[in-house]
Amino acid sequence: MFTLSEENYLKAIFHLESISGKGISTNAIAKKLSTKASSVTDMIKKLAEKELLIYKKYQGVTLTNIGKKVATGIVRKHRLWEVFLVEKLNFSWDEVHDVAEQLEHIKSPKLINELDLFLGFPKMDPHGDPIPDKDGNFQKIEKRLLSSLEVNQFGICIGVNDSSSEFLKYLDKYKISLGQQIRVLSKESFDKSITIQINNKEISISHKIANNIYIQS
Amino acid sequence: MFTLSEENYLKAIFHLESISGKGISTNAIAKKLSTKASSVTDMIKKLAEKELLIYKKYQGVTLTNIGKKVATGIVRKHRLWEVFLVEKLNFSWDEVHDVAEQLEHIKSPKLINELDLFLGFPKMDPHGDPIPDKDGNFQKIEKRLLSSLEVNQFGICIGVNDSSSEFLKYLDKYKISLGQQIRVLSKESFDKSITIQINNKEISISHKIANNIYIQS
DNA sequence: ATAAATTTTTAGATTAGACTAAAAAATATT
DNA sequence: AATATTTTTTAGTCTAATCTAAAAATTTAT
Repeated sequence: MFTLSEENYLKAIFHLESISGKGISTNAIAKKLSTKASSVTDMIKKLAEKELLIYKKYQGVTLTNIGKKVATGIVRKHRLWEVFLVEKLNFSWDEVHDVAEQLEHIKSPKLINELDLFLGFPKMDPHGDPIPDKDGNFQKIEKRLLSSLEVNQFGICIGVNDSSSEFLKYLDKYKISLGQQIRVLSKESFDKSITIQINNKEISISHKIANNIYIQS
Repeated sequence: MFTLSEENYLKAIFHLESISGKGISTNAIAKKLSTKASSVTDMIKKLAEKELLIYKKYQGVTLTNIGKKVATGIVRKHRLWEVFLVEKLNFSWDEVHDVAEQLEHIKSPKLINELDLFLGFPKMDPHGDPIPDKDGNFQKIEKRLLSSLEVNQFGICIGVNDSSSEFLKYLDKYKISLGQQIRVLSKESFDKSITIQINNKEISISHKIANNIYIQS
């Protein structure tokens, strides 16, 4: 099995890979984990020896299939726990992350598969991110940023990019949640802010906000 | 907050205190945690500095009120998670311990209080041990060992002393579980084995078994 | 009360993971 | 192509938690 630290590195690299596609740089990992590049070098050497990733000096890393498997396992656990916290324990979507971050490291295959069953095999977590199944497979959902919609187009809110507590509280305040229909009423070229219709109300949101909401159109 | 290791020491000392009453020796802690006496000395020095226990060289340790508070907090978490595993996730009572041992270290007051609510504020875990409430209070249940019952006396099975997987599987095999009525039919002085009536059946159990079952009479 | 046995502590080493500072390699700029 | 900048690695240090071996204190036994 793997240490807490190893698991966190694998998860971070997995997330970075899913965005960039290419090999992941030492610096990118250090930034993601709020640590130093030299610490990252140490750890990726260790993970490379365990054949969880491919590493060549100065060339960044790529997860092996085993590494990916381990990483998706952790993501699966994280997201299932998030569903549990929101649906059964009255957590709001901005409160779940820190706790799920701890729970994702609990080691027990039975635990996680029973939890999955108990929750009714959910396909998505509270932020709209897909939950890998027992074998690590999950559907890639077709999603675009709200900021890419044109005036008068519609979309359904299906997820968020930034899931910081701050941002999620903003969404709660303006009653924006998953599954809602959003229509773009106008776009301001000066500051890229947009006016949207949601819940039969009109609200104006900044570009930064629109850039953190995923929609399906 | 406390490290995993610190928490495990506090819990171990708490358990040892609840049995012996007196100050707990370095060796006893080492044995309980399967570690070396020298490691224990290091750790209890550290815990003494943090004022979680009283330590004087060569004289064993006693938890302070703060130390007890922390320890009961961990016990509370352990036992609530055990209830969750058995009642919601189809674990049997011999499977819960290792997983609860991990879950008890998750840090989130909201998590544990919501879990308590979700489970309906249970008073006992699956082995009959009491669950401390939010403030660390729990009722001491009046209990005796099955081996102390006289011939023809009755008792209700309310807990187990040894909760090893092996022992619990034995109980399952002979359909002995919490809440059942047990009557002592005869006692064999030679090997101290006893014959009991349970579920309208007669079975003979060894002294070792009878010494690990708690009953209320 | 002294010796023997046991328990506890100290001293020093080890490991995982992180850090700083400096060296080395790669990339960007002129 | 040479220089400057950035990125990555190396070398050495630090801390928490462990260990072994030996010394010190306590307890038990004679």
